[in-house]
Amino acid sequence: MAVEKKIDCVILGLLSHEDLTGYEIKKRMDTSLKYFWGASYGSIYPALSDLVKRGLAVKRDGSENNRSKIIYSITDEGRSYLKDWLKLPVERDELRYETLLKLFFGNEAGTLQAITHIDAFEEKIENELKYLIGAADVLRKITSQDDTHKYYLLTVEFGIKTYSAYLEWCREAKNMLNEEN
Amino acid sequence: MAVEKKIDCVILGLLSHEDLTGYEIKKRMDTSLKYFWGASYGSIYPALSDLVKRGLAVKRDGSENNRSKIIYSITDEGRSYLKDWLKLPVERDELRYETLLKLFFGNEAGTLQAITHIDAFEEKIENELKYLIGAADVLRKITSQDDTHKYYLLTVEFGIKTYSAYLEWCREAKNMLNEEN
DNA sequence: TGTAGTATGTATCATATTGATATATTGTAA
DNA sequence: TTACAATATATCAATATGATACATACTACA
Repeated sequence: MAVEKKIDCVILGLLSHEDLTGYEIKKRMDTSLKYFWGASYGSIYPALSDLVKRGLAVKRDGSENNRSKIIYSITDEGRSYLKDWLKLPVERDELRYETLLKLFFGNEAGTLQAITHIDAFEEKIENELKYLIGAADVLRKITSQDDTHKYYLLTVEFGIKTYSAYLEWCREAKNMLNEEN
Repeated sequence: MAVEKKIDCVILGLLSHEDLTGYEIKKRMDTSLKYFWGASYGSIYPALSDLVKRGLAVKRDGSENNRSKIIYSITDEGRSYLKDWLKLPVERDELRYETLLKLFFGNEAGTLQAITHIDAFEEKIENELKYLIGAADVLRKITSQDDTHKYYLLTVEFGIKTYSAYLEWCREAKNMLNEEN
């Protein structure tokens, strides 16, 4: 049955690692989770209020000076809710590759445009791959002593593998397109 | 400033290849576009009505016997709208890997559960990879004579590359998790 | 010292989309 | 003949996005 809202589960997962503000949660999505998950403020803040209402998280004031700040923590109920969700089989992995979409309709646009899109994609991926390789190095060192970040490392390695495959594809795809007259 | 709805662009793209019913459009999403895009009836049917209203597509009755059927075609305006969108740089490639998400929070759930999720992922990917390899064979034969499906082949090859990378990662990830005591 | 730009932080809202479901017919396999 | 899968259109509550508003703090640099 489940019907657990994904946004609730992601937030609880992040809170299971550490206490966070809404802003920090968004930052985690844009960095650590970037290459396999995302969410916007418009879903994060309402979800946080809702989690508190349901007793799955608690908030406390963490304001400093004049900067207002609300820090959220996971509760025991929240932890147990998260564990239940983690047990459930994965419902759906879903992708939205605008680059591939534009390429799929490439007949309409022509070879030059296709190559432009591939070039942009390649550049973006190259940059992110650099970042991921750096992150993996750090995480591997940490993990050899203390395996708290083991799963984080696994997801980073997923990113490295797939991004490397993307780059291979970029080169082959451009070769194929250039071969033509 | 753009703000083109993605669903409009996907539908126009599909209609640029061939005339289709709403149901067939959904089928294309679930097969050819499966590994890089998706959409639901709830967005397809309203979008089709809207495209007709804006003159980007036209509909005609294609009912057979008692089975009602509405066939949509792209107009010249639709084709030009599509071309404009294809010219624009890609805004966002986005993924939603529930498998990775569950793995990221693996500390909470433990090694066995992580391996279960990876196994399920691996099996799903293996099946889809088989399908993609078959599709690529067919498309390569066709493309050697007539390159209408060249771009389709490119996206299938993207799928093959990335799915192969996923499978490599599955094996390595399980090795790493099993190495432990 | 001012001031411009970036980072931190909370919050809302119109619009877009999902996911599930309702309805109905046709084709197929037991 | 009866049940199930496929074809086909359509709606809608629940969700999520993407953009924006607002305010403070830090940092750089002229």
